[in-house]
Amino acid sequence: MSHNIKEIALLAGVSKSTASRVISGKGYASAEVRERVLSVVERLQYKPNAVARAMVAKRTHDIGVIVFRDRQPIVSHPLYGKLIDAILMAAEARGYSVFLKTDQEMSLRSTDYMLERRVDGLILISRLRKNVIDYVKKFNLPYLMVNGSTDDPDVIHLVSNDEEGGERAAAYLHGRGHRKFFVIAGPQEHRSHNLRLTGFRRGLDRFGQIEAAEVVYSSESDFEYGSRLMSAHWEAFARGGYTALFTTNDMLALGAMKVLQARAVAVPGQVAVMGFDNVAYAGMHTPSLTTVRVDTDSMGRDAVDMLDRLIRQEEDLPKLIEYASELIVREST
Amino acid sequence: MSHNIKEIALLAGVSKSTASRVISGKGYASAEVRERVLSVVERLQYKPNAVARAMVAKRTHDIGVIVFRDRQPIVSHPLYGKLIDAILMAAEARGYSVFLKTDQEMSLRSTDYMLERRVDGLILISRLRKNVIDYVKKFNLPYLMVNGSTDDPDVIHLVSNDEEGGERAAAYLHGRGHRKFFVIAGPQEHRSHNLRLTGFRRGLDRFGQIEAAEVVYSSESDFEYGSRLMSAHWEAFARGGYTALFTTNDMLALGAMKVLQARAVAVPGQVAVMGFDNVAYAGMHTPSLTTVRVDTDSMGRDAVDMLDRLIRQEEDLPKLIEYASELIVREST
DNA sequence: CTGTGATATGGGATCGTTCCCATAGGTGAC
DNA sequence: GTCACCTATGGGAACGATCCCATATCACAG
Repeated sequence: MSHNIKEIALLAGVSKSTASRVISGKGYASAEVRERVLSVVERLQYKPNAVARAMVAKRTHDIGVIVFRDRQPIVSHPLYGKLIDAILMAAEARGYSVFLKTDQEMSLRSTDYMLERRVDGLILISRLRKNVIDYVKKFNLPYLMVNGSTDDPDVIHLVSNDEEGGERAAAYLHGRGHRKFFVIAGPQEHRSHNLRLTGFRRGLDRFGQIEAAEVVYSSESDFEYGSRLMSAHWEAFARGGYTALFTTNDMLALGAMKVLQARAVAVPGQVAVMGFDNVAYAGMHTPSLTTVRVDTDSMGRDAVDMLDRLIRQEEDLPKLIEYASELIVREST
Repeated sequence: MSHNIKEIALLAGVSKSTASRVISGKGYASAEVRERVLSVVERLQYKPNAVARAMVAKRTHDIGVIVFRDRQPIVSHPLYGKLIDAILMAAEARGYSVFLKTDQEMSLRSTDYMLERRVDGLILISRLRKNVIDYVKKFNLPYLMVNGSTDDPDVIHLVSNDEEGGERAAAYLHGRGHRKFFVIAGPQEHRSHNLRLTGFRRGLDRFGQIEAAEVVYSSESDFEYGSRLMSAHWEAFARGGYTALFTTNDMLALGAMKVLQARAVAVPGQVAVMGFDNVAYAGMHTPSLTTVRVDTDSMGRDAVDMLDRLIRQEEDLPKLIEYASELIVREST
């Protein structure tokens, strides 16, 4: 079926040591021998077996990416999809391949899987309980967290500055003259949603407007629930004289807007709407959505970069990288 | 660092053959020995080395997925992202892991990569030239194509019935009373875009309306180009009295709609808009987009299923699987 | 003419598994 | 009592590479 280095060596009339030296490009080999070996390689279309290489090198050049949420389509997730893309491209650039798994935070199945595959390192994405980290720590495996929450000071983690972003959103809307805010907040056990709300409130507080926000909570943070919550609280919303709607992510905003448009509420005419994340679709919607950008490109790139340095045993890596939030003003406000 | 089976065997007081038999679960082992081995496994948190296993089994349980387009974010692609998700979930269910690469159709880099990794099989997605297939054929590696085009009868391929879908779109719009159609068509070297347009025309022809469609062509098929083409042909569009816009995919439709809405053209009031693919955003847009569904879930599932059967050397597999198109009527028409 | 160091090559151990084969005890049939 | 067969275990080759070490030739210095 597939050739091996012994065959190549035989046909080139050299030992497999010599063939190996030519093919891997390290060690001595005379020009004549080199040429002979390479011509056999070319003729037989020999592809060195990466599995065997990984075996002896004790290095797979693979990294594992685990996204902790219920096992679901993950690539299509509007935010994590962007992040995964960034990780994929950065990994490719550094010579790593990626194993992608989704897992529930209580399960350690995918972690075990990554350990068996002997990945060189692990990127853990999204909320996860302490049990996962404790588990990973037991194995001598480089890892870091992206967009998760932990109070463990040992853990390297990369996060967006959600609190600052929430505050910035409040300041912006207040600056546009809004004084009554309706807020749809995603699950509060989720670090991002929690901090965005906290930040938003703190922003209002700064203007003495802490009373001005009415908050409703959603157990999920997708389009569907955005619509559902807006519908459920429609009466209160319509009576309350709110001029601005803030949600803790874009998909909630988009879902809520769908309801507003169905009820003929003009956006931004009657109500300004603002989300968070800057998912791709936010800019395509009509009206396009004002939001706070999460820099998934940098997060993905840096995650791979940091992990690579961790794998190469570099010292003195920062424990925490935080990404500044950036306001993206569009048509919806 | 990480334990191996020899250590386990030593601590359990058995040979590594016996340890192997217990751990892999095949072959004889007395209850007493089994328990002793497993308790050591548990205590040391031993994880069998999948690399070594793959080495001896000559089976990696990996499949390679190559998407042929310019190296770009691929996961975020509205259609391919869905397809990849489906593949990922089906692969997981069948015990395969996935290596994901994007590549240009002329390059064979990622194919070589997959060969070196000794993947068990290959899924090739999107348009690709004959050189890729000829290359893959040379190696004794199971493979199939999804959503690509080929006249090679040997190649197993899974495609959506784009021509039928285009025809169905025409019939539907004609049935709604439309008689003047503006069409934005994506790149015609792309099988899907080409067949959708062909089908649409044939549909109109069936009603003697072949003259009723004005077609403009786009070199790209994303939101950006949808907007760009609509703007560029605005004069012609506004003067032409078109009552329906058909595009060969959803993103083009969404982009074009953005321009229509900016110019205060009521959708569907003045102009009905129809796309193709049924991407996630299509249902979220206001107005939500009427479209033709491409069943990426089934395609992804079947692709992995077929590849698995190919890998297991099953005989008499169908060479072609075609997915019926389904009209999804929403607000935009 | 001996010593040193660079160039060039091959032999064989090694990585961590699986699996074939040898061995051996126990049991039941004839 | 011998044969067959099942259960149970261990020894060692094999998978396909890398790499350490030994060996050999050659050039050049002293």
